[in-house]
Amino acid sequence: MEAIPIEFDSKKFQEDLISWFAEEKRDLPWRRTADPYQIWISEIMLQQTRVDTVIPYYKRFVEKFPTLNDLANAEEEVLLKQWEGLGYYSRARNLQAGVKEVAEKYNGIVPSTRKEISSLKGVGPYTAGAVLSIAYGVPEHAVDGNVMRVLSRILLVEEDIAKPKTRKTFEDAVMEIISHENPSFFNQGLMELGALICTPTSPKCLLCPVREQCGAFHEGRQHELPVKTKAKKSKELHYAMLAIRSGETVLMEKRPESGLLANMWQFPMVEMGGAVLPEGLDEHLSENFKGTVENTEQITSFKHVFSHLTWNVDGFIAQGDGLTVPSHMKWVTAEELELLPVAGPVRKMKEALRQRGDV
DNA sequence: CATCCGTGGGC
DNA sequence: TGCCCAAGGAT
Repeated sequence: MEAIPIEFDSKKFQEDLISWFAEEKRDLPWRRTADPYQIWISEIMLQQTRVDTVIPYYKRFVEKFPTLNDLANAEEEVLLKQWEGLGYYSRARNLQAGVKEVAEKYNGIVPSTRKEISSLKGVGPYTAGAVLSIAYGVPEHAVDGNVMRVLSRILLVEEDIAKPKTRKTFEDAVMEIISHENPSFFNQGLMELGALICTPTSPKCLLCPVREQCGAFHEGRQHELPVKTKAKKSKELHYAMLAIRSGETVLMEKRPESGLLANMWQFPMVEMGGAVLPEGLDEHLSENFKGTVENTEQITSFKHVFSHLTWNVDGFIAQGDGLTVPSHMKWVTAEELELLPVAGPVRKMKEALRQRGDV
């Protein structure tokens, strides 16, 4: 299989792409550092996440954990609090695990070979190539969604980019055409092109620095590529979420250490069979919490959409004096609540409480 | 390989 | 409004 057209001029492509990137690249915070550790952080945060979303998180994060050792020694709860709102929270825990391994096994120096850096937690094929090329100038592929979209158009690749197997086609292609003089600008140029010019819906081909060598542009097929199959629809779940209060404190529980929103905190939740509120909620809760939950009052109702499922949440306040609670729960003051890392649905509940003046 | 794992913005 | 999307990785 030959992905690269025989007449493709790699040298000219490299020059056009790199010159354009040098001229037009955005001034982003992680482009102002040469520290492999900080570049690594940016690449993790940018996974499946928009640049505009990442910028403030990245700035706060490197200010809080300026060096690799600062992050290696951080409390997980502090780390997750910094990550709150970014999503895909396992990224944060995997990043710290990887950083700890670099601190212990590599004397604090981020390794510069694909084999070694790929062995770190949370570092896959893309991130490995990105850090290697950007931080160390190593000519390695860094194939993300942008690169697959851009190259599928330029090289007229018709394979389904939703299939894992397809990535290798593009990795091979990049290794054939990558600049060995400036692999950093080459890889970043491909991604920047995908972000600014060769966009999914309305590519700005007349502004493209490499349209002369683009197969899709020549054939007027830029809107047909890439080929990408659709994901299946998500499932729906219904929960009652409870702000159970006693005195000046509210009851919180820590989620399991694996799975959805692992190790994040939440108001205790009860799964409901259907969309209808169950009768006798207080009694059900009182059994659940080994004590009396009373004066339950609904204060909000909302939907929270995750990538693969949807929560329909009814939010309640209740009184829970004298409850005996399991070890993964604890009573916290309003001040302590603000230090706990919580995800989207809990933030919506907190907002509902705030509007009532309850927290 | 298919599924799991968040969030907010754009159309 | 519903769907797609964004610098993916682990299992």
